[in-house]
Amino acid sequence: MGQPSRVKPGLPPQRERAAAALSVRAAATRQRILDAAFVEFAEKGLAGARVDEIAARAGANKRMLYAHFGAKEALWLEVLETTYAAKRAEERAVEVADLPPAEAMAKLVAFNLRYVARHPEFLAILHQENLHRAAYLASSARIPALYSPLLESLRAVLARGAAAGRFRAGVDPLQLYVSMLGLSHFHLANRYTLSAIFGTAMDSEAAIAAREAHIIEVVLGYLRP
Amino acid sequence: MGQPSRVKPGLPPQRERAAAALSVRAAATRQRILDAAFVEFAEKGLAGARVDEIAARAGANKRMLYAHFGAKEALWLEVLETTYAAKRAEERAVEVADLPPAEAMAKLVAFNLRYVARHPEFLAILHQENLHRAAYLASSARIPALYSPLLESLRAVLARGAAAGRFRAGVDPLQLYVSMLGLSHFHLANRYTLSAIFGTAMDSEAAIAAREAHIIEVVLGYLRP
DNA sequence: CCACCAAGTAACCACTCAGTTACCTTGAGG
DNA sequence: CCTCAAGGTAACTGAGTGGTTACTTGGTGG
Repeated sequence: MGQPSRVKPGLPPQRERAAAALSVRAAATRQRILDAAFVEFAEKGLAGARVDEIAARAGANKRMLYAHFGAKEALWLEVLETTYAAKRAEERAVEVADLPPAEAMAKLVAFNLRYVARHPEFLAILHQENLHRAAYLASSARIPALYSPLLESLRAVLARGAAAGRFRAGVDPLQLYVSMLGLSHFHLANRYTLSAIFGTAMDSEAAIAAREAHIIEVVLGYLRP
Repeated sequence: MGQPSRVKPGLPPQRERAAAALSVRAAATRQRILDAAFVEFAEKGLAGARVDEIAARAGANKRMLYAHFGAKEALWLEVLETTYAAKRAEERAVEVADLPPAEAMAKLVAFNLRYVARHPEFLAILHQENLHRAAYLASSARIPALYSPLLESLRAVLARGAAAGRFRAGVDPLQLYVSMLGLSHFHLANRYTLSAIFGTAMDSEAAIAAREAHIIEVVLGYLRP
């Protein structure tokens, strides 16, 4: 009961067509609810988000929200999975195998920075989930097994660079990966408190470009043999 | 009305003594409420925290909470200010003027990492406040003007290191400061999602020590001329 | 030992919010 | 044009939830 309508196997063919036709509308509503939830959750967190507000933003109704997702927390999980999946999808498009090691590394570093600059809501979702001690992530069937493609690229680039004598040897890829994320996330994750204290906007294009140049320098500077 | 009792000027001396004596108990209750609020807010965020729960944790009563702080949000502001003030107080105790540049830099880097390792709640409070776009921080009379002592130390150490030819020249202290914070905050701020994805605990002493060694290497490696 | 009053308690109130229910709309098949 | 089911609406419910009020307790000066 309360399941989102799907085309069920064994329906007579006319019925099936009818159901499929209707579910286009339903799928659109579902997507609008998901998008609205993403915005609302990113803005106010799980506890601060209001289900009525999500439905209103989606131009939909609470009834439909519950028909599709069943509970606020299930909706959160769906948003979380979608958010991670979206990032991984973009990561897969980053191609560095053909670049010289230093350029490849710069590209990997810049990708993370630019990604969170384009999607600052990603940071809010991520922090919320850590506040919940990753309870929803842990209960996800889709996410945990999937590993970041970026980490794999990084591993390969480090090996290539070390072999060519351009990078120092013995760098732990996971440590460096975490460092790259830290370098590119922090100033945006904390842009409001940083601005309040230092008085400079952190999310202007100029600030992001300066940050990008700096963190590439840090990573490449560190990697020198 | 509803103000915390303070010794008011112009009271007869006996009254004053009586009021002061009573306010020791009151001050203790106030402190317990503040401590409980810190824990509750760090654990659940502003929206997720429950006023009843804070009062219960404090072994106090909601009435007293409202007598001392007036509103949930005022209590949040108080917690926020206290949290920042506590970090700054520890920062002031970090003395690096007598150390050679590289050691001084390592000490500054390690301080941040060890501070958040000792006080992971600090990260939760910080992220919450960024979720609120630093609205409470901006309304604080105590915080924004105060600047991190660490940034000043960093500036001095960079200058010394560059003058001695041990560090590269032209490093922006604020960029490097933000980088140091990012390097030391990220793995703890996101320890739950990182653990869920990579399967390794991020807050064991071993993991923290490994992280410490790595980020010192990154910063000093970068700073080589 | 009494009067006083700050500190503390518990019951309460107005309102919010996740989740439900009863009802309406639309559109395709017969 | 009638039926039927999925999609959609709006009013409702009950468990909280921030904030208040009426009352009790206990230490202190007189």
